[in-house]
Amino acid sequence: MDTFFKAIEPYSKLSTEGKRQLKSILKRQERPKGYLLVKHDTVCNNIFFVEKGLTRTYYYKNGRDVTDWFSPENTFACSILSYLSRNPDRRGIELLEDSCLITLQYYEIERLCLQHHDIENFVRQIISDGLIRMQNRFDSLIFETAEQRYKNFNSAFPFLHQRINLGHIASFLGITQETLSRIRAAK
Amino acid sequence: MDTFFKAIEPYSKLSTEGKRQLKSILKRQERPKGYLLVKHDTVCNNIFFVEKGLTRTYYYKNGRDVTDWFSPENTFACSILSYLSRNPDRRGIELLEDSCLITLQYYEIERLCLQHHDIENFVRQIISDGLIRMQNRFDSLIFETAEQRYKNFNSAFPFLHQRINLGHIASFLGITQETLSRIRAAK
DNA sequence: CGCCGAGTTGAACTGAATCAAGAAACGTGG
DNA sequence: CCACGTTTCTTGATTCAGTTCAACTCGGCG
Repeated sequence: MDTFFKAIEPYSKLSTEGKRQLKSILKRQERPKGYLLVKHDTVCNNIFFVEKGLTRTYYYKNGRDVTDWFSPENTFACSILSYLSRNPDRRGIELLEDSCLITLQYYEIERLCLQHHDIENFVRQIISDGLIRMQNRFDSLIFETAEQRYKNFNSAFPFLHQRINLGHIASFLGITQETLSRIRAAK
Repeated sequence: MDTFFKAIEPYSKLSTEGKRQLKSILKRQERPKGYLLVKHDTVCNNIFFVEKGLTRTYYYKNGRDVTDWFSPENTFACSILSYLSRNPDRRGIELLEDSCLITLQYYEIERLCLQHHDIENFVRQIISDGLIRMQNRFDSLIFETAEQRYKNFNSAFPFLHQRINLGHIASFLGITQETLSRIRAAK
């Protein structure tokens, strides 16, 4: 649990009571590689903090498996559109490695938000941060070439490319595996 | 002001006191067509509610003017990345028509959030909604063709295309003006 | 030793951008 | 109300980045 509380520290200074309350709703689970955390086209009721391991968020586009996001240790995984809108989303989440996860459940979080102003603030900060990331990601899609995005990906997550196969990275970048292979070869 | 409070009603039921507090920080302004609401590469300190008129959020990409978003009556305009992150962003906002705007100032909003739990909750809902929109927009960029996006744009904002010239709409859709002209001609 | 998944390389194809005119719409002043 | 210039929109020809399809290489591993 410590890694979790350390990871969220930057967002908001929770009171001791707030921390205690938050801690009380956390659940931890260990799951093997290949485990399906969230099934596509269902409502995502949890935010997952990855304590150890690696998740892949993906969807199907024209019958093909496309990667939407990777979440390695110390980051969050969630089908955020579904989580917030309470509607099913096409995104599913699977484990690329044996992983250890901490789960935050939607209704528990909402309950705590109503009861504790400092938790409401904390969650607002998390959502704001999510919006900032989303906008940055949108911008990277618009302003950067696939090559730049590949570099950014490598500097944001050094060594991660060694744990993920090329096809998944390519679809995450929005290009074909062949094109990524050529980008790599070109330098 | 009434249109504003009507527009925000779906987000959260503010208390009478919350409404009063919120009302106290609102500012209204009328500005002519062409007026620059937010200068590019500066920090955006306000969220604007468009009571009347039309704004265009834009940026420069490889020396070209590209439209990021339009905000007609009863919607919000903001350089949200800058507003939330407190950093300058490339986006500027201008008026495409004479407009009447209601301004929500960052520091005032933050102050009210700290003081009133129900306003904090309201703002969280607004941000959550923004994240949902952002994700949907991201998805439309990935899953839809320019033609579908043009149709969606027209059904989301009927008649708006009559108030905006083709080049602005095309760059908003992520294609050239020539291509949009051909899409139109094809049906 | 041969199979299998992952990655690379090659050649043809394609959708959209670019470049370049031309047509239509608009508005301002005479 | 018309003439003229400017802006906006359309149409055509060419080019190019990236996809598609297909074959090939490489490194495990039963």
